[in-house]
Formats: sequence, structure tokens, C-alpha cells
Amino acid sequence: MPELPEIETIRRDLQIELRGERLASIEVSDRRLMTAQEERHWKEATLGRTWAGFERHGKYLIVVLDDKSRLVFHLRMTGQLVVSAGESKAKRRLRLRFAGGKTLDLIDQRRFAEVWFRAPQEPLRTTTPLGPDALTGLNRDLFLHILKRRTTRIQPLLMDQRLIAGVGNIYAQEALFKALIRPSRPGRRITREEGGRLFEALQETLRQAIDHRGSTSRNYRDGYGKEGSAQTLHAVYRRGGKPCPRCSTPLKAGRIGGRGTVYCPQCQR
DNA sequence: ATTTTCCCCTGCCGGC
DNA sequence: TGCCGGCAGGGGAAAA
Repeated sequence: MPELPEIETIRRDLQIELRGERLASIEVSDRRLMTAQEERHWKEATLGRTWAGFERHGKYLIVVLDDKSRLVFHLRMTGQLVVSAGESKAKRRLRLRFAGGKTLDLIDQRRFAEVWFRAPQEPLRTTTPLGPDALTGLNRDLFLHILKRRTTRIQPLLMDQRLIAGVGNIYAQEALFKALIRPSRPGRRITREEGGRLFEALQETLRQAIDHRGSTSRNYRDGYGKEGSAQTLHAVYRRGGKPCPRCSTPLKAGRIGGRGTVYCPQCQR
């Protein structure tokens, strides 16, 4: 569910709410999240530590503690990180309490979210090596270089975290619509002009979504537990059969790489 | 090498 | 109203 704009929104919220806060307690209520041994290790290493930095790479959220150790979060499909002033009855997999009285809950309907602890000098070791961040690590030339000579279709290519980090199904579809390119086009068949257009479309799509605090179609919530409004901008995502906002032709729904995709057969070539 | 299928989970939605 | 299959935004492993 959450892609780059959603994680960025949560990152900013947590930075405002939790920077300088000291971790006072850890309650794990889903053993699938970490073993008892890992929980002991977390407590030993992080209790009493101050939360100093809030970073993001792609869809990973990275909290830096005062000793430079890090807590790494990946929310997968339905994870939420929600700060509350004190009490909250939310069903959660993890609850962190801070000395100042605030609470951070990891809420996660489908229980796919993951968390890791990383010691100060330890590499991040994300599950796969990540490509450059789609917002902060890309430029036009690098983007064109990534597309060049790749036979893979453009939509799964945009979503491949090893190549570009942060883009998921929603924003890949929206950027392709904005750039008037079909999701099924092989990367190598994208011209320089189209590639430049797609790069700009992707940047704009991500920035606008951040400005709207992310897309809530179902599960996503920001760091305060509130919905985003970027879903109001969606032109194609989950709109199969509905009229294209540009030409009114019915949008076409299909599957690419085992994932749903929607595009305008008239506008996107 | 690339692409598809299946799986990890839970809940929702549409169709019957 | 109730049941059931299909589907969901992530991502990895295994199979094709």
C-alpha cells in the first residue's frame, strides 16, 4: 500500500512528533514481528535512547538513534505508524512509548510489515539492494540510462526496487498516464523524448502526492492516523472501465507481472 | 534471463 | 441477508 509519497509523509510526521523523544518502553504483541530473543536485543540496545534522525530510502523508513544505531521499518501492504498523545486502543503489532508520554503504534491488518534493528556501524542490508531513490536520487540522464537496453516492460521496470526505489503500482500507473506511455512498452523502446517526459511525469506525480499527504484508497494513514487525499488526483489507478479524464475513452484494465494495471488505449501509446 | 505463479495475511467487495 | 470467490497497493522464492 504505502509507496514513496506515503512513507515520506509519515517520515515528516514522525520527525515533527518524535524528534528528541526518548524511548521508554517496547511492547511486542505479534510474535511474527520479532522473536523473543530479538525483542530482548531491541530493549537492550534501544531503551533510553533518543530518536535523533528520520530518513527514507524508497519505501524504507529509517529512524536514527542518538548512538547512530537505526530502526528500519518497511510497511509492505497495510502497515501504519501512528503517533498518539497517550492512550489509543488500536489493535497493533508493536507499541513504543516515549518518556514524554507519546505513543507510536505499528498497526498492520495483513501483518506483512517488517522491522529491523541495525547497530551503529552495521550496513542497512535491506532485503534487496536498492536503486536510487525515485525522488532524491534520480536525474533525467540516470533515468534514461536505467531504461536503456532493458527488455522488461516499463511498468514493472519502474516498480523494480533494485533499479529505482520507491515507486509502486499506483504511481507507476499514474506517471505512465501522465507521460502518455503504455505500461506494456519495453524499456528499450522508450525514446529519449518519451523517457524525459516520463521522468518529469514521475517527479510531478510523486511531489503532488506528497503535497496531498499520500493516497488513501483503503489502508494508508499518515503519522497521525489520518487519511491522505492524493487519491483524488488519480486518473487511471483502479479506474478500469471508467472514462479517460483526457479523452473519455473507457480505460482498459489488465495485468502485468501478476499485478493490476489500468491505462487509456487512446492516449497512451 | 525474464516472466509468471504462488505465498506470506486479513478484510472488503461484488455477484449470486 | 448470507456465502463465496476474487482481489488488494509489497516483495521474495520457486517454477516456467
